[in-house]
Amino acid sequence: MTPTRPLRADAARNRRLLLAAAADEFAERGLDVSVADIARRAGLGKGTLFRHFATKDDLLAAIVLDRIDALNAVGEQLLDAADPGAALLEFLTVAADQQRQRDLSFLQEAGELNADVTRARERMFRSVHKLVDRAREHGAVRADVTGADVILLMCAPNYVASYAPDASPDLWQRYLAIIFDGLRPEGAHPLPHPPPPAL
Amino acid sequence: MTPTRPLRADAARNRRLLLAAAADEFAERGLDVSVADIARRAGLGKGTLFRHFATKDDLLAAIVLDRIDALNAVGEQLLDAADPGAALLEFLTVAADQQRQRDLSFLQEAGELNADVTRARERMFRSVHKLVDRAREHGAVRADVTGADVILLMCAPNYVASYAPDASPDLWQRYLAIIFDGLRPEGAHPLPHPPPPAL
DNA sequence: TAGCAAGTTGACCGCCCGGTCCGTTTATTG
DNA sequence: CAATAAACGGACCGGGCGGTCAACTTGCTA
Repeated sequence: MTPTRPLRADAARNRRLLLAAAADEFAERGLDVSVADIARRAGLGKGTLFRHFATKDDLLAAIVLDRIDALNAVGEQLLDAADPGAALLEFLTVAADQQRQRDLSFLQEAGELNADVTRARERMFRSVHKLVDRAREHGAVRADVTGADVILLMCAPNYVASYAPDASPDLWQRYLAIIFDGLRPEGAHPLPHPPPPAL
Repeated sequence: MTPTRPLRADAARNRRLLLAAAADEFAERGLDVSVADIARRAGLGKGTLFRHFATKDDLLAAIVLDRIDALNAVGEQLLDAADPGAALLEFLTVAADQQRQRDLSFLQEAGELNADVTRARERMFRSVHKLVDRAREHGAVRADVTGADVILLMCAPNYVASYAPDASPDLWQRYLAIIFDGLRPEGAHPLPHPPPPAL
């Protein structure tokens, strides 16, 4: 089914160059950068980019897929951690740190049409659900918070910090801490709205 | 300086139509909708739109200016409220409710080049600082949180809720409650990063 | 080292966007 | 009601985008 003759040496190198250039460009200037700019940053022609990735969305999907898989690996490892509360916080820290982008919406947008990304995302979401369940049973997060809540809140620290004009690149840590405090059972006030359907 | 002959009746009506159509279109489909779509929704020609607003950004700025001024009015009124903690929560509720948009980034983007918006935003930010200071002195928010923090967190509930696929339009209330719990002094853990420079 | 498939490239295409312009319509007013 | 300035509308323009292609170059292999 997949004969997949191995890539020629230069082609493999160029593919890595393109992925790196695209990741940088997306991170620095948002999802609206042109493919021409990405190719230029990689030192390659636009045609080469389209030989490796049929579409701009495919390129984005390839990047996102890597990130999601890496994040999922961390999540699954943390399922065995001794302290479930600390494990969840660690997971959210890694998630925010690794995806230091101006616009994290790609999680949603890139999966829109790519089945691989959708599958990886669902796998990762399952890990989050488990992490949250464990933390809740352990009394580390409030009883009325679900995995879906945490998934939605996951990108918020980066989003919030991205609007501070002249801020340290680590400012997201502050907002992750505030939001995580909001997830703790101590001093929790009842929530005015039911959780969203599971993701 | 401003002779400003009053608008013709139809022109005034069309201006309102355009603002309403643009607000709806921006809210439903994001900032990237074309001016042609906005004009069509208003039942008018594209040329008419540009007669009232020299640029697409000017149209956005007009909408944003209205919202910011309205929000600021609420904020200033709440400065006299009996319970400073409840006042801050009420302000954040109004802010999130009134600006139920998929992308709130316009706060930053629209002010980028329009002096009126910048001024109105700064006025509104001052109100937030006062609300937060009062709430802090009253023990309703933790001591290590600043007005700038709250300004940045203000848009988060909408942002977070907007990524839930089939959710109630009021889901933001849930995340506002969680985040606000994170701002309370009870059970607060020390923050790992200093606050951003004041806005 | 010769031959060739794999890979590269940038000019090119069609599309859609924000913005302009001018012939036409219409509210106002004396 | 006539005259006029204000307002309207849509064909049109330049530009930048994602994506294609055919001529050219290059790594692999026998």
